[in-house]
Amino acid sequence: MKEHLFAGDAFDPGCPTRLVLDRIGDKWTVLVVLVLLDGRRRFSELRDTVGGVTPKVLTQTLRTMERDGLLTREVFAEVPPRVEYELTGLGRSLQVPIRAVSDWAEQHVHAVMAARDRHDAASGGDA
Amino acid sequence: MKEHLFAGDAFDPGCPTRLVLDRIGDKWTVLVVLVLLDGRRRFSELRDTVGGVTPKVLTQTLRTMERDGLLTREVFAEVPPRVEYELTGLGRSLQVPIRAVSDWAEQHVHAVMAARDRHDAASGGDA
DNA sequence: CTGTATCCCCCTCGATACTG
DNA sequence: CAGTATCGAGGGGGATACAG
Repeated sequence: MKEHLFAGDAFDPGCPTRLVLDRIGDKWTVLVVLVLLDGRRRFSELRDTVGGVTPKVLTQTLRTMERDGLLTREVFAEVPPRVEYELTGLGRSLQVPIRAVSDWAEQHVHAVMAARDRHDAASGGDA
Repeated sequence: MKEHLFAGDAFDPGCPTRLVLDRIGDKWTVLVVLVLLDGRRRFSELRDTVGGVTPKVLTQTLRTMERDGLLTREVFAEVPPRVEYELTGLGRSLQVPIRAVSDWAEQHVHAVMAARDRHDAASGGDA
């Protein structure tokens, strides 16, 4: 078995792969993982490093990731509030599929771009 | 270099990885790849196998994939129209990152689910 | 500093129906 | 059979402002 990957699986709504796809496919989640791979970070550091993310969305992303056991959230009861986020082992393991995707990207984006140009030239060019 | 994966890359909008993420993260695209991995298929076969996809969306997906050089579209000028789709080498190579994602899913979904239950129990349970 | 609340906009998906 | 046209609903994302 496993000849067809997980085909029969992915067709079911709510299948495991779909769930992961939703995470991996989420821009902010990936970015957060990437940042946190370097070590524990505070909320504002995350917000600053990622760039272009609003507090609402960042919080949303962080909360979901926490719920999924991808990271831990530690609150320090200090006068200037401080909250630090850190990847769990599970979260760190995400770098494997992420790397696979990025590797594919690095290797084939040129081909994709070329195909796209070719297609655009043929379709939009002779219109 | 490459110590931090592609971090510096992914933060740029329009970076290669983002592009791939958009494809990999797309439910229908993944499903189409999975089906086509078994060989060339007609439009209706795709529509039937994938299930739950409307013609509009299927066409959209197929067009995008064709534009990106992931598959080829062959039209047969017959009385009952026939169109067949087939993955290109590039499209087939997508199975690598897809498999990486699915592997991660298979291995860790239990952990994710457990974390989710734990979290839900703690948050929603004692409310 | 860390988050939350609101509003808004866009964009994708889906359902339906129709044409080549 | 293959695909397009139209319409509508929905969710997510972003900007802003405010609270603990």
